[in-house]
Amino acid sequence: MINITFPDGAVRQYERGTTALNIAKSISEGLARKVIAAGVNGQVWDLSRPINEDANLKLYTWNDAEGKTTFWHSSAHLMAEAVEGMFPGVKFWVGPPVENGFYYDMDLGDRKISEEDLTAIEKKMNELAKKNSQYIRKEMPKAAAVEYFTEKGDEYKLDLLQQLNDGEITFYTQGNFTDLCRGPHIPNTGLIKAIKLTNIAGAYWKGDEKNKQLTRLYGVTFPSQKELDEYLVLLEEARKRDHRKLGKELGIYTMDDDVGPGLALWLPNGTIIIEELERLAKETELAAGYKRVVTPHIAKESMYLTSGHLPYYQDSMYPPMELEGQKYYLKAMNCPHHHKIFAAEPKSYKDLPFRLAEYGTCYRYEQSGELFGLMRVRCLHMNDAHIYCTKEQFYEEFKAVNDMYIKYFKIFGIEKYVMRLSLHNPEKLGQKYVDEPELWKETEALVRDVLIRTNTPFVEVQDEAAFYGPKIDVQIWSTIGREFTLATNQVDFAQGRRFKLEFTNHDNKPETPLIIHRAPLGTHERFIGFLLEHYAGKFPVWLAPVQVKVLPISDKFLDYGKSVADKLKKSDIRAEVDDRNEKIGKKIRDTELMRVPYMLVVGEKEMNENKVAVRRQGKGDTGVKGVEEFLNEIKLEVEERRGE
RNA sequence: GCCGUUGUAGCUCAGUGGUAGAGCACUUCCUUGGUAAGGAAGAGGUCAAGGGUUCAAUUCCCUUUAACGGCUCCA
Repeated sequence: MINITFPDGAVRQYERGTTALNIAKSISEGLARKVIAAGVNGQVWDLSRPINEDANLKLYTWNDAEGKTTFWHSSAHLMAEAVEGMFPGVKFWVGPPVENGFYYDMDLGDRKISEEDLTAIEKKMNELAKKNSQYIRKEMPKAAAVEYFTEKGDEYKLDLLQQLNDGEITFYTQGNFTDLCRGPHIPNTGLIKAIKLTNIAGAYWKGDEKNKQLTRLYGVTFPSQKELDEYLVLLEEARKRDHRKLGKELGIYTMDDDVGPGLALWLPNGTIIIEELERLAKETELAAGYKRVVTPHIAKESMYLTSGHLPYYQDSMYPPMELEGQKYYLKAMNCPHHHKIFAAEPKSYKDLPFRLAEYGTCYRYEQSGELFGLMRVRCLHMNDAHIYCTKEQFYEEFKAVNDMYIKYFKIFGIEKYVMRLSLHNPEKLGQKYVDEPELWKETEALVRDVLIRTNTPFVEVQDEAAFYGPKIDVQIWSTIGREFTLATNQVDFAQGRRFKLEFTNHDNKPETPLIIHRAPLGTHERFIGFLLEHYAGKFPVWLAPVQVKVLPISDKFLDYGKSVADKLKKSDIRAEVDDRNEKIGKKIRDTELMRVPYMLVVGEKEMNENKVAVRRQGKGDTGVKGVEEFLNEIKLEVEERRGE
């Protein structure tokens, strides 16, 4: 007998060689029907795998992340079985679960899978699922595995096998499909009740753009049709709050073929949001001791050679303009310009920390396929600043920047983000990163120290640093699930020396400052794109392009409505009057759809009493108020930059 | 940049080898209506651009361009 310990600490005895499925059955039939995979001593196992020793056991269902990934990974195998049936000779690479579903990369040779084929594959998968085939695990000696795939002529699986050691190789078979796979899998295909193949895409083999492009098939499956339906509704909801859709509907920005790809034109409504954000940044930065500067949009090649940017980023800069034998580049970053401002006048340690801020306009020639609404553009306005400080000042300065982030995130109610400590990769010193192994270690430790001492939750990732130093990126997700860096806080130990930036220290000796690059509000483009989705277009009053819409019941009250709006406008409230010849219901509907926070309905009663009937967007009629009273309330709401 | 899909009115989208349609928006008129769509009439399109096949191309083919779904990339 062996002892099985459950998550609640209970211990029960079972026959040696029992399985997680048997254990589940011993608890209840209902559980046995729902269970998908098992956690055995922290590893995810097949339910049918014999347990031969004492173990900690956790049973996973669809509601657990481990359950879902197992379910989806098994679904990828099912999809592969269907594809192999329809496209004999297809070769498979890998088929992992992802955040919402799974994919499988495959080499179809000269054949192509079309959208219509997806429906046929779905149908086939449904047929195969109904056969209720078991997923059978089999341990394989490496030689036998190599022989199997050599015979099959599958160079992809042979490539995978190369990295595996004898004794850790397993095959899984369900129905007519056998795959090299470490598992685990669900017990049988019958659990997969609802299938949706979502899209076809190209993907480079091993993620390297120099390699051949494979066909990637994405899909998602569920244990019931109901869950699939709910998922599709959720997707539809997400599409509705896509910033590209809302940006158009709310008149925030537009793109034009004659202007060029990735070059957003800010419409009046979007410009109001830009100006509110800049006002916030300006207030915050002045209070934090920053000095504001303004720099040109272009600079000579020599500056980017000095900074070191050119060799790293030439391909993603707009090509240079040549004038009188000089090359000028559109700036892709503001730092070199700021460094020149630092260098313009001699500095003493008494001038440090020296903080320069600018909403800088940058141009980056992002590859055409990378452009994405406002989130990835070619002209961007960055909430940039550079802080020049001594090593001793670094902790306080870096921490202050971090605090500024948190302050901003609170204002906007941003909660779903990940702070990512992005480190260098020692193997790429001299290529992707400046070759200063010691300085890398030192500054990485400095940054990590700030995060730890401030109890900031973060994840560490290798090979994501800037070329001049480590950084903290704030990662967020667009409504359709794509990940972006919203804000960034970077250390730079390289450019100071390259630009020969110096200050005179206490001992009257020249010393190079450390530089912090920071952009807590990212760029206007990405930040507003994010906010559109974050608020689903319902901006808080202080950011709303139109804060108040006055809706006269009929033309007879138009003059009164205008007088109310004028009064609000005199107090810097963005108010408009709906003077169209429409019924009140229509005016309300249109104003609601434009997400105007406050609607003031005015008719006979209101006019006679100098009042307004206040309607809050999304909340309906909230009663009648004096004009003064409403004005005072909304002024306060704007001033405090109140959220909900 | 690569693989795939798409491009028809300001917007959302039908449609066709014989030079185009709906709803909303817009203009005018009627209506003056109290909390999510009042009615009528009208105007609006080189069917992304260029080339080819054809008696005839918005429709079929090719190229370009842009957007979209991914991959790669992101100072």
